Amino acid sequence: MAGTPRERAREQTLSDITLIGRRQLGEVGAAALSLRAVARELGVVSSAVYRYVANRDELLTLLVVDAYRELGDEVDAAVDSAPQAALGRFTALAGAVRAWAVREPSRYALLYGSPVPGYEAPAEQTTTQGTRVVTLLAHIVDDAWRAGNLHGAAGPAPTRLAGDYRVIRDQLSLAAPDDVLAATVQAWSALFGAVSFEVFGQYGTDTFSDPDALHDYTVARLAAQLGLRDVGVQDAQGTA
Amino acid sequence: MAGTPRERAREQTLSDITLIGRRQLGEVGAAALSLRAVARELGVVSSAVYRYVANRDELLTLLVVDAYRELGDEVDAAVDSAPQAALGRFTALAGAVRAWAVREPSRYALLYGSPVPGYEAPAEQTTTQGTRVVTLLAHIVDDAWRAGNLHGAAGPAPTRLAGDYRVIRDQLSLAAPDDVLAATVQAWSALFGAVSFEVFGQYGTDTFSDPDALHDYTVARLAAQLGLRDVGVQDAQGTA
DNA sequence: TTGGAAGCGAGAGCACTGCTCTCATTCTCC
DNA sequence: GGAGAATGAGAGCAGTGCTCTCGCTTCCAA
Repeated sequence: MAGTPRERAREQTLSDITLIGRRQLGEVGAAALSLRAVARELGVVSSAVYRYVANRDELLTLLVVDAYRELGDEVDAAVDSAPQAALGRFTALAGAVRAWAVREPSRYALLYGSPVPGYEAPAEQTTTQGTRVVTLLAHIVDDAWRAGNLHGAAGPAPTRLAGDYRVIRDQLSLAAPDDVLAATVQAWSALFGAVSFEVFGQYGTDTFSDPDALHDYTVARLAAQLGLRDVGVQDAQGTA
Repeated sequence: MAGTPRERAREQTLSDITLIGRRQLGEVGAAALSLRAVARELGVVSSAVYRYVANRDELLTLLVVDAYRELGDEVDAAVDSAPQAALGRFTALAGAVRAWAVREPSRYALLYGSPVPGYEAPAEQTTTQGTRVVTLLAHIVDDAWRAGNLHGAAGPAPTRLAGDYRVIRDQLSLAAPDDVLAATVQAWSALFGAVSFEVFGQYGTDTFSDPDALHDYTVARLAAQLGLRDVGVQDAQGTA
């Protein structure tokens, strides 16, 4: 597969470092993530890991990309195995995001929580994986619009942002008009707001006895606000 | 005002520590907040500050309460000086939250970002200040409902959470039914989701050219989803 | 008035962190 | 085989949170 044995060993060590870092992240959080502890667990002296990772921030970047990839994979899988109707796909996306966030709170916090101060995630390494979920969401809504299955009163989009929506539409090859895009972006931030509130405990530790029910309600509400309706069989059979 | 000179001096020192900590928080963030640096700036050796603050976490608690208080004060002031109509009050609340968050990103992150791992904010010290904004929001919506100015299609609340809504209604002395409370909670998380996305840069650094316009759109949409409408003069004149 | 107690700051010290530098070893490729 | 790159070990620097002991000052009460 890989080239020289040395290259393969290097790749293996890098993957080991990522794995150990991921575990540590879950145990102590991003702020307390320690390169020395990773080195200890790797069975190596601390200076040795600097042969593989330039500094602590680069290890964070590794973990950010790793987390984005896993989240994206799980969301993709959930949406793929959902019925083709837009409502089901949206619900599957939201459910997968929430499930991953609840299962991996530290890694979710790394992606969607407070940015680590002084650390700027390098765009060229993170955007590809980092934009997967919102891109998929946009396409779900856009497909529904193309199929004429969007029955919502979105309200007009802000005209001052028309240029921004045009860029978004072009970059993602969308067809939906500004009001749909604006509503989609708002639903996106609302979804992650609800997930963050649950994962970060903003609702209070025991305010809501049934987090699943709260999530289902939130998602149903967001779907309705987007204009997604449960549609008939002709849509579930796809456009092909 | 205070008791003995020693007590007054202690209080002054504690307030100095809070102030220095607040500044440091803005410069380096919560993760890198250093008690030793605070001591240096205070002109004192590091062990001395342990006479006032048990540990780093307690300093964080001090700053959390301080931030909640300032945010609550500014939101209160904004809502108080807004017209009495619910839509104006809601818009003022959202604008004040966002303005404070944009102005004080590190302190906003301390309150609504990822929780600092291993640090649990002591409820007895933080809940009083920490629940002010959501309490005010609930009352704005509840007042509108009492006045008959809520014209929304909220959709039914999840019945499994009826008990939770009853507790909320009792604790906050509200009158609105479950569907209104459920929609209010969802709007609350959606508002902070949008603010967090803006403050934490989730939208992308330059995706939206006019953050103000995006905020205005989001707030208008949330208000509409809550059923808040711009109402006539009879409401602006109050209920007295 | 005069003790004792409590509060306070300084300093040393421990264990930890990120990161750098030097040095010896090992692997790779010409 | 030999030049050179890659690798790991170790020492070291500056910083961190936190503890402990030591004196000094303030306060309060007998």
